Amino acid sequence: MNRNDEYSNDPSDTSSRHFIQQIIDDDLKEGRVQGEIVVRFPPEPNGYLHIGHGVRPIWVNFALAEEYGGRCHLRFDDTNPETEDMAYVKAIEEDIRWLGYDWGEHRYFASDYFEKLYELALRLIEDGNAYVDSLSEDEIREYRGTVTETGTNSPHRDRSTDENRALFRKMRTGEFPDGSHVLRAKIDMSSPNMLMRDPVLYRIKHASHYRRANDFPIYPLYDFAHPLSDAIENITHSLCSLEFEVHRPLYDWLVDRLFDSPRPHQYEFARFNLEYTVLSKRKLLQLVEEELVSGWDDPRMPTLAGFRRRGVTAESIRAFSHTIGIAKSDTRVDISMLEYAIRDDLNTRAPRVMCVLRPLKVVLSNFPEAGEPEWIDAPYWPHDIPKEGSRPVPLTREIYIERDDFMEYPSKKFHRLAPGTEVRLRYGYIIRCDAVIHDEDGEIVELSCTYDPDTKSGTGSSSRRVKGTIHWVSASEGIPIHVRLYDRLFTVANPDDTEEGKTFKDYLNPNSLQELHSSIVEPSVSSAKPGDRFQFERQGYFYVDPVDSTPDHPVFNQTIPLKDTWKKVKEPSRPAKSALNNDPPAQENVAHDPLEGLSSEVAARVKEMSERYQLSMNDSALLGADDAWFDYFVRAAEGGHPGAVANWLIHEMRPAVGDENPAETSVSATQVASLIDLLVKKTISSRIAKNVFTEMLDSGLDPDVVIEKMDLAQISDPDAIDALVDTVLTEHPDRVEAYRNGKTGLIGFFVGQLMSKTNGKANPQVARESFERKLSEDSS
RNA sequence: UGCCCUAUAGCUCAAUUGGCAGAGCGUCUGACUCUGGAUCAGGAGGUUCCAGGUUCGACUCCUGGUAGGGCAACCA
Repeated sequence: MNRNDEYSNDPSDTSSRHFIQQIIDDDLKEGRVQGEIVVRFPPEPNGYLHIGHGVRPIWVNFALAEEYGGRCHLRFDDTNPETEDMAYVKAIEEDIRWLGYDWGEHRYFASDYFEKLYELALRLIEDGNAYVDSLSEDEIREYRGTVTETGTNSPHRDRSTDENRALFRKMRTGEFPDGSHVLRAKIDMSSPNMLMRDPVLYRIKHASHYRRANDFPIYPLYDFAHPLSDAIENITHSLCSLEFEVHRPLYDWLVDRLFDSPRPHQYEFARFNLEYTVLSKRKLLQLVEEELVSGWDDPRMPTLAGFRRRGVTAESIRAFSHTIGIAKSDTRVDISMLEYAIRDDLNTRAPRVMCVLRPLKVVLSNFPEAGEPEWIDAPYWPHDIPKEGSRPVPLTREIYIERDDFMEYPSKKFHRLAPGTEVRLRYGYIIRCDAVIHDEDGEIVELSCTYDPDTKSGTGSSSRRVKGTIHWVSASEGIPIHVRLYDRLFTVANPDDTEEGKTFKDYLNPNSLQELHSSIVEPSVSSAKPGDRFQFERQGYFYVDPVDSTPDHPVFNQTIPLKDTWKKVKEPSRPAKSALNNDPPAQENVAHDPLEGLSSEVAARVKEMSERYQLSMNDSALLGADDAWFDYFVRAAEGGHPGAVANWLIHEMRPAVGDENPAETSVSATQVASLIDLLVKKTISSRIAKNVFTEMLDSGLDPDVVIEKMDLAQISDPDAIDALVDTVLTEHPDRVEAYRNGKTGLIGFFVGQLMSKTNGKANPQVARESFERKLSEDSS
């Protein structure tokens, strides 16, 4: 189970706890979760897992289960008979296993819960929380209203429990045709959240389900089946992507009504988009069905199966998941992030061999005419990879080199072969190009070179330096192979963003697959088996295709090319962003009228309040627009200091009490007045005042009682502060020096240290002044 | 035009909950080289979306705005 230690979430690594980990840590600490952490990965078996939809949730859930010693269920969310298939179940399972994760015994199907879900729906009906609606699909849509207009109750909303029960039972026994009735939750047709406007829970569908055949003529919808399946399985944390955020109230509504606590809770994180590809099952399915790719496992596909077929390792996919992490903001991931993870893993995994992709013949004119090749012992691994092993590589009079490694009219920065220049043959000798042979069309067909027998690699006499080293393969001993080079599937970074009248398919890259039939590889590779990986030196990583490769016809898929800095010299990188001058236009900040939208009556009250209490119009509007807050303020202000009272109510009390009526909290207006009085008199600091206030909300005690009880009186005595300041300074000599070297931002650190030393009781203003004084005087 | 979410280095994410704005990738420079790879060392890169406010102190709290995303399937 612990195959991926390095990429699981190490709980001791406090530096990077993502927000889900923090939630779980909290739940554990507060005892909200008893026993194991149980999470789940809930794919719908209607397509293959891809890097966007599959990888992140799989990694998040399984790694979380591992980290907390809990478990992760694999549950197929198969509640739509029309698109689902057992073949997809198998493929998804294979992909998850390949990634290195294991669900153990815990494989479930939502379709196994159909009986249970039906019972739960009946309970909802008994409790008056659901009803059978007989409106048509279009009518339901109409009655629902729009995002700006509230909905209307269905005429069937008030059917009796008996009637609802009877109708629902008949739906179950198949007595109604498709679409004639649905079961809806009875929530609120005027909710600002469209999902809460009496969502449909069950629909009638006389369709055959891939696992339940014709057992059920009714099927639950996601919004009903998912939360309840979670609850049935005792899931503790149900993680899903951001678009389900608006479903959470419904999730809670259902689970609250049908299950006791502890119950599952839903949390959402963002999906991500990869550049130059599409990550939607619908679009991927289209590519497969229209044969624009060779299948779900086409190496150009962003599916797990595609990556696997291309030669990408599971480890690199997991490493990639780890580096992109998890957050709540929508992101477009730079493809170089994935590529780095792939190369980084393959670097230590793939032995080096030489292969010439596009051959150019070279004759070494001073090499012996006939006889045995010279066999050179070449290591499989570079010096910085701690692995042993080598193979013999034959050098003969005729060899092939890469066409790209020769330039008849080289540019200055080109340091490979050109007429009259020298280059080293990797593991071999230095050669010089003496002549270029063209055919009648002017195409270069052959190079005549001489080699220097004294320059053999590794002999010590080869101290002569040449600018470049190139790979090569013996013409007579090399073996021909079929190579497939892959490029991005789309020509634009975001194919989902289409112009008028075009579809994502119009942006397909016609050159995303390049087949090379004349490549030639060194003979040691003849024993390669399907699934083997190699680095073709200076080219990239290659994978023996597990499907199409045979001993007679070896096929190599390019997993990923090596990083190529020469390419950048040839094609200068795109201009820096600043050069494009696309700074966002300066924002205009239109002055906002705080009285806007208020009735003239209230506006007058706000204006009067602003004048009487000397408050800004903004602050007045904030408090004066609401009757409860207005009254509360007026009473609290009777103790004097209306400005401070207003600040306190706006910045501290309102956020703390939320929608609650302030008069109904356990803190009275007079108590606020006396707290503000203490604050103004500097008996307590504002920091302490916040603590006191929290305690007051909790206990309803008077502020001075709280202060006495908790011993919170402020320390303002300059001598006492100075002493504390000295202690802090001597405890952090390094920071003192950094401060004096100009890092004045550290003042916050010093004050913070002192504040925590005194549990917040020191007067921060006095402390800050003392720090500033001491830090500047000592340095002079 | 309603409700909800998001905004920190070129990219992906952190910042001990109000107290030093950091990491990885990318980029640049140098070293080492028999891979224009890898590795190692170093550098640059910031108006924390904007404008106000609260605070001794704001990426963090408050108000308003801007930009991006989600929500009106009997899909998931």
